Amino acid sequence: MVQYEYERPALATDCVIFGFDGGELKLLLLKREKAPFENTWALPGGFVFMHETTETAAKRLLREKAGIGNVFIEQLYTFSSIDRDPRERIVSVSYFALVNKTQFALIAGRDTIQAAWHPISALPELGFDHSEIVSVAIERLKGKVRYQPIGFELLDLKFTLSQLQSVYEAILQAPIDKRNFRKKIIGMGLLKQLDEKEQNVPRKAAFYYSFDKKAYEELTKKGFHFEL
Amino acid sequence: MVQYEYERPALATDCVIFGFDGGELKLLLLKREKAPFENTWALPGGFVFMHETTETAAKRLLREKAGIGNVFIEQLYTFSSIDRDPRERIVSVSYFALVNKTQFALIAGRDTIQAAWHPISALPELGFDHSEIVSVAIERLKGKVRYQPIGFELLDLKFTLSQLQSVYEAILQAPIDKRNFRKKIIGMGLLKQLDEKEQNVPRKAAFYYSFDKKAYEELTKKGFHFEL
DNA sequence: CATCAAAGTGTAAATTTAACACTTTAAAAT
DNA sequence: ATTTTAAAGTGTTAAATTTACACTTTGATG
Repeated sequence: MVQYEYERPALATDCVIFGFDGGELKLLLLKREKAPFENTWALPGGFVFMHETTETAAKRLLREKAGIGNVFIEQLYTFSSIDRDPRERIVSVSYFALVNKTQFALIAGRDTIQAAWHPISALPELGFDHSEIVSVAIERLKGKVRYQPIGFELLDLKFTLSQLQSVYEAILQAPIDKRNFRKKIIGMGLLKQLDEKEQNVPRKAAFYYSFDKKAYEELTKKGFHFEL
Repeated sequence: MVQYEYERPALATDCVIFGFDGGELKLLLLKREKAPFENTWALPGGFVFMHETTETAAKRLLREKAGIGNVFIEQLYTFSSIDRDPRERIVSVSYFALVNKTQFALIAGRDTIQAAWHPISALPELGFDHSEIVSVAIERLKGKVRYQPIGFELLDLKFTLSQLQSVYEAILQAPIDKRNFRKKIIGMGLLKQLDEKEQNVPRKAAFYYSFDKKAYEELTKKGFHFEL
């Protein structure tokens, strides 16, 4: 028990984790074990401890509740509507991340019945104000993906140009011309073509590429701005 | 006095208010009357009440402490480092705004010795982590100004093209070609040329323009994206 | 050996951007 | 009155970028 002179909202954090699969953007959701919104899907999240930053808390909660660790998250927005939680006043600092789905085995951890990826085109009803948080995240993602080289984060370390194109098409919700896309993305000099092709595909095998982080940092120093 | 089962950080908000004057970007700072950082410059801010959103609180505090009302603010970032406030743990949701300096008579309100505009090129030392908040705000502003028509907000309702150009030059920290700038900005169709010129200037008088918000909204509906 | 499915590739037209300098105007100074 | 001053206002051309567009290659499958 603690005492304060004035009332304080509780502080929480929620995470919008994007994955990609089968040409579609997906979202990591957890089915809640406890009230409120028991048995309802919601974003991974929870309360911030006193000795943690909100970012640390977000990472901890991802691990505890979904078995996901070692993710780069970025702050999204802070939601502070008075009634966003039915229990009491809770302010939530939200984060978002793009991850490579295949690297994680989802675990339904503390307080969660189930953890699963849901295509953003068919999300279930979400608890709290999480639908709003998701909308904000999708808008942010659409804006951001055009000005920062983050599409790669949804793919394996090595990927084909077609996979990359399909990531951008899924996020921007628009078809992209194959030749123009390749010309542009290769022309930037951010991709390394590997000496390796797809295996066992029933068609011409595509070369793998990887994101050349070092080259990107060099270019950025020289004033380069990624733009798709 | 209130009791909670677990400790909670206090919740505060801080505002980065940009103005423009004499070709320079300026920042609204308050000199603090009380500890901590007594007699030191800092951003307008304070604690969030239980019945307020963080945005409402930010607006209230701007009015109470600096006499500034009726401002459009936008959420910037939430700062949650453990030791950002020497008193206790305080998480701050920061906001920023572009305002027309000339519309406000600054008032040193509650807890403030003085309110003043400081050129961003020569800021005094700031209390708390406010220098960091300001850096984040300047970066955000630089990014945002190129993709959203917000430069106008720093000027009077009617302004000359040269004034507008000088706003952009101040924010982007780079000279802009006069003819190219005019061609581009006029070509967008967001400006209305008024039937009015400057008065009493010791040179050829420039036409006034105003931002045509309706036209902007129409264009936006049709998929137009502002880009400088 | 034919079929299938996606990989990979080039060009030309249209648009946009970048670079660049002189004339006009109105007030102020002489 | 005339000259001076300071910024307003204005077009063109070359270069770069963007857009539109279709066929050949390849490797596995049947």
